[in-house]
Amino acid sequence: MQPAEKPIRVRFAPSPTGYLHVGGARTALYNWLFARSRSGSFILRIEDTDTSRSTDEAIVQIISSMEWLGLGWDEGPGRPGAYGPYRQMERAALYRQASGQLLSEGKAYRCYCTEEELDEDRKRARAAGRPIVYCGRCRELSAAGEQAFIAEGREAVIRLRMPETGRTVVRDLIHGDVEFENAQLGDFILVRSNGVPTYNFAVAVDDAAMEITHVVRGDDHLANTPRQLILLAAMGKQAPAYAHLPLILGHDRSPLSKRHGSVSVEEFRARGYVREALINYLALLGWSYDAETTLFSVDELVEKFSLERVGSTAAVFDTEKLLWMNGHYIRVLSAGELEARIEEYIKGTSLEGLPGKDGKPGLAELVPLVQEKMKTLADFLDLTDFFFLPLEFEPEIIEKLRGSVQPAAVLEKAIQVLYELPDFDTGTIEASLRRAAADMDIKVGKFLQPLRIAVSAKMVTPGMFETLAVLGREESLARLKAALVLIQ
RNA sequence: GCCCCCAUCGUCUAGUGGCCUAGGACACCGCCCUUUCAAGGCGGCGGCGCGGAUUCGAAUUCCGCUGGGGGCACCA
Repeated sequence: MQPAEKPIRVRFAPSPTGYLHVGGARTALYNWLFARSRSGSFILRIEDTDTSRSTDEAIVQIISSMEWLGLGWDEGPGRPGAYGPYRQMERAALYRQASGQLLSEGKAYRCYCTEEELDEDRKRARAAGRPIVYCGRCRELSAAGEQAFIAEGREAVIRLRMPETGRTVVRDLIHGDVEFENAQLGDFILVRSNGVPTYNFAVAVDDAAMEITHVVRGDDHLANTPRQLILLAAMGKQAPAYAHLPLILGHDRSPLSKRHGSVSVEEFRARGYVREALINYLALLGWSYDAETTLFSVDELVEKFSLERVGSTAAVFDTEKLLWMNGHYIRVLSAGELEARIEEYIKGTSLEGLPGKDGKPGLAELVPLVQEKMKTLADFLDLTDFFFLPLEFEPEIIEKLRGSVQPAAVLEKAIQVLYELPDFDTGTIEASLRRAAADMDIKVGKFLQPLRIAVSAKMVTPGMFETLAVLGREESLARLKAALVLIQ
């Protein structure tokens, strides 16, 4: 038997420069799923070494989106662990110690090149068709030379001394072995002149220090990986396993961005998407279980997810499919749960606080009428606002009303019939209205349409019989009479 | 410019040399159901980027091309 394997530790490491993007959410989800399915730990690490773009608001946003999605972390902000702190800017001592060691061992060196010099180098390299990497001018600086630069007032960055020959292979769980020419990599910067570590350095130090076993991240980092591998080796650390996920694209196959519409988790939430749909959809964007299954609960995902079945092709984000899936999850929510989601959702909208107030119908009455028609929580507003808000008849809708089959006669008939009903429940209403339509020799659909418009000022509503019942006799009759006046 | 990744219906994908007459899902179209709209049921349309090679046999392997994407920052 093999010795017991080290417990799995994965991390999601966003840089707090904006909202949580669906691409980031998918990366977080895959990490989370992997950790959960292998009883490992999921760590949230904030990579805020870009001090000019990182903000606290972004951290709050990212955390809120992750919590909403249900992607809880075992260690990270608000959940202290043995490997903290979990914000890179709070780990400065660690990086300083690591760079100091590299420097003293001669594995890294100070570079005093100016931006102009570097720009010049790059231009020349490009013109000559050579790879654009640091030329190594400061590699073997003498102590005297260094003093001269310092006297000039130049500030130094710290660069890693990279091998000039050989190849480095990244053993990627998704892409297989990917080889890189070391000479193409260049002596990259570990520490900026202001003392703040760069991404590649901080990542390598932290992945090692936090004992990360698997790095699951976006494809855009694949080309960085050989640098991190060499750096890790220089520090005498063991490298984690890597899995690079293909990117998510927009409809035009360019990387998904704001101009493709909603891209942040927060926006989808605001537009009435439910977490179940977003999770399921994102899980399937790049991963599949078999040839048949499309619907997965979170528990099923945890049970069935594996990195082996993650594909290597970039995927186009399809809002239509997400919308369908959202409708599906809204339909399968229990009525009580959907009420809770709607209650939460309508806060801040025109319907806030209205259901159940002043004799108005409550969510419990309304949900059964609209559940199967809703594709997003936002649809609830369109579907039910006429129960609460004053009717506004657009000129076109009045025309529709006038243009329906014998509108005045139908309205009068309905008023009379509904007025005389012994009970005002759905069944009784349906029976009487169907009889009335038959009496007038009008098809039920045609008969109901003027009532629908009269009562809602809309062409599309929940079922008419249920709607009238929920509205109540008094309100229904008042609206029918008002409509009668309107068309005369 | 140099390095790397990717390539099956419009989209997400199944497929690892014969089970493929290429399967499923969304979208689309038609029919059914029907009280409007949805939902649901049934059916349909639709794809292996191109060219070579290997093989008795290739969506599946190899090479080239083309196309898309990423990296080459004191961004992550």
